[in-house]
Amino acid sequence: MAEPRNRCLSPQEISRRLERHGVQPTAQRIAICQYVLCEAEHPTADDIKQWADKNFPKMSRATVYNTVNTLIEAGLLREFRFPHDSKTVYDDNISDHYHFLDETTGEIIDIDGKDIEIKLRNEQRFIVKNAEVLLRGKLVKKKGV
Amino acid sequence: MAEPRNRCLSPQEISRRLERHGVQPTAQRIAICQYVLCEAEHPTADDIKQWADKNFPKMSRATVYNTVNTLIEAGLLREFRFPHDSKTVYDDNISDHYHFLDETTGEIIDIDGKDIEIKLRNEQRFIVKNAEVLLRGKLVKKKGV
DNA sequence: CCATATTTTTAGATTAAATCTAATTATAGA
DNA sequence: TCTATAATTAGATTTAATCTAAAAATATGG
Repeated sequence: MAEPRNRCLSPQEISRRLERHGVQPTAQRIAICQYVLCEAEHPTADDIKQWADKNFPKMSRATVYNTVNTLIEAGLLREFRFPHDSKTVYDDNISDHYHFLDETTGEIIDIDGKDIEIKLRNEQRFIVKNAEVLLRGKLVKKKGV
Repeated sequence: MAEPRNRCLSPQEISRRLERHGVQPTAQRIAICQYVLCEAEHPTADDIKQWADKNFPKMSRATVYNTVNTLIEAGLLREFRFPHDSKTVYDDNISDHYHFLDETTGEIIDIDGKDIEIKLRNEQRFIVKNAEVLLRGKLVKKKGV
């Protein structure tokens, strides 16, 4: 539904990418990357576990958490927690960006950092290092092609 | 440390305020309001419980949650969950506003809705109903008086 | 290739925040 | 006062995530 990023990596490509980031490319990690870097859109740990249960011989819940945290440390993944849900979601979009929540479907869509401008008025007290933004509303259906 | 809002309400004033919002003014609720509406700044449920343990004969943890949720339903309180912490915080500022997190102290400061302008570019897909913003950074020390 | 050190994975226990349950207590209204 | 309704309570439960320590896999050095 959303536009693909670096989607569609072969296990070999994933493996090299992990190595370049100093992460041992184990079978479990490659499988999880297949999902979080290629297939999924803002998955939760539970989403990953369910995917693994279908697509991997046997994987512990702890491995899911170990792996996403390793990927985060390696700079391959980011985690977000939003006010409307208690589950952490993982995002392979590691560039500066914000989020839009479609309130009818619950879908979260990335918004490029360049596409949002935040202006702070009447405030000399703050040195702002970064901003986290969640816009909420409805998604407009595109017409035609 | 932060500037007071409607701080300093007597038990009678709190009681009337609860009644006006269709909430039975019980001893527990009045006590909790004393704290969340008058004394505290973005308290967590745990903060409320700890305060109650010092200032109220005996209060169950369930009552803390029951009460804040009742106050939220009644429109007297809002809840916020931020990405940097897993605890829900409660805020008696029910007007449109955003937040600033002082990363050195962990303090959260309200920013009036009018003081932030959010501009969305290159995006025709979204009908934005509301925005949640958390700015992070450092608080500048005010000089002199 | 082998021996061994290091790293990863695992099942199950644990933690932490919040909610639920069902019994007790308080309150409101006739 | 009597009775219905609402609120409070202790403790159990749920949920997301982490921790533990044993087992399995992998890397390294000769």
